[in-house]
Amino acid sequence: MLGTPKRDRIAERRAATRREILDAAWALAGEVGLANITLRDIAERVGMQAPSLYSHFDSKHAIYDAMFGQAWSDYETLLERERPNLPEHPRTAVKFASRIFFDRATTDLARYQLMNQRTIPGFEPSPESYAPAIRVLEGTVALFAELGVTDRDDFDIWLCVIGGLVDQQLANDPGGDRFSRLLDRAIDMWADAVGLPPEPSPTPPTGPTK
Amino acid sequence: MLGTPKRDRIAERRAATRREILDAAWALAGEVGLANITLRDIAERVGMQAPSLYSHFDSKHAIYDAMFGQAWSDYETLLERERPNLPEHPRTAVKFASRIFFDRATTDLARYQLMNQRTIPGFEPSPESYAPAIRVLEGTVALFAELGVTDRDDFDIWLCVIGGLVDQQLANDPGGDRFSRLLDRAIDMWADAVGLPPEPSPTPPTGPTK
DNA sequence: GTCTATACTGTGATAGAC
DNA sequence: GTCTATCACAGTATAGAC
Repeated sequence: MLGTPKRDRIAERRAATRREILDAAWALAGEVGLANITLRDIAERVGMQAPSLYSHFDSKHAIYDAMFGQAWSDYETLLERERPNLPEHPRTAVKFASRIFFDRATTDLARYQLMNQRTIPGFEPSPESYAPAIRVLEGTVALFAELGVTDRDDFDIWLCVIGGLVDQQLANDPGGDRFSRLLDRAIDMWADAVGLPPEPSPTPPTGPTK
Repeated sequence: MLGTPKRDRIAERRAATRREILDAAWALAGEVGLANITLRDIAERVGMQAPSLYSHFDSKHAIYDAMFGQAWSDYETLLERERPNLPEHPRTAVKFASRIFFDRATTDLARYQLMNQRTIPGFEPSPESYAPAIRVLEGTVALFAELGVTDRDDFDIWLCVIGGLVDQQLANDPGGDRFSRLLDRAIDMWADAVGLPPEPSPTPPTGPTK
């Protein structure tokens, strides 16, 4: 019980430096693009020489790996925080979850590229960093099951639809809403197919009956 | 009219060398990955020194650019050749076109990454190389209009669905069929939503009525 | 015009002194 | 832990032989 406090301070300092490095990497990625960050630039931003980074990370890919894990952990936290706001109606709930994913994905290109695309040439996340991604996935599968979507194929198709919309939005209309405004429509399309009941319409948009 | 033959031979030789370089680049990309090809490796394969490539291409990105244009041109040719085989029924025709795109995309990862993903850090296709891609897109829009899908939003959603399926297939089950087998189902889902009439069922898969 | 030889700059990574 | 020095390799620019 004596001496551990000192150990903790060292560990804390070390963890703080790691976070500093990661913050610098994220900031840099936002400015020059995820693939264009260099160890020298990261080091300069935290006031170190480039090789000193190797005291904290084994390689550049290890930095990407930590960023990957961090991004998915953050997303996991976001989902937990939003969970109480989940609408009761299954279809509305799916739209809610879809919108959270879509908006977060299209907000930060670098983050999305790291989390969901294979845009860094040799990078593959480690099992530890991949863990939160898997937890989010399985958690979403479980959520959908509660909402009445029990077929894994249906879930996979939902994933494809959302992913496709995000990709197109980022690739062909970054910062715009050309595909964002198609999200609800696409979800309705999917929800109809998998048999989710229609939403109660509090205020029909135009015309009482079509 | 005199002297032009010689000119042509020179141009032919030059075009042939360019093709040789591109072929080597494609072969290399298939082996080591699209992003990992090097000018030195390409040059070695065609029997040149690396800087000699600059007699034929302005930069490495220019090689990627030519490959991009070539890939989309080839796809355009493929579509023209398959056009006579297009089924008459609109829904079947959409499935046919979707299958062509999906299969071709998932056949060659490097080609798909270059054509449809932004996997090369600084690369952006030139207008000339982009032209065939646009022609294919507009041609498909026109085709869908003939099939009865006139709403551009509906077309965009179709694009997202197909793209999403391809991405997931390549990312999570390369070489497998986990998402390939969902293609028809996803298309039916979409076709139902946009009002395409159901296919005439020549042989119901299981059970006369459900 | 085409290719070779050489060299420059920037990259991730390593070795060893302090 | 952080530094300095250095390496191997990348893309690429230039000069000059043919």
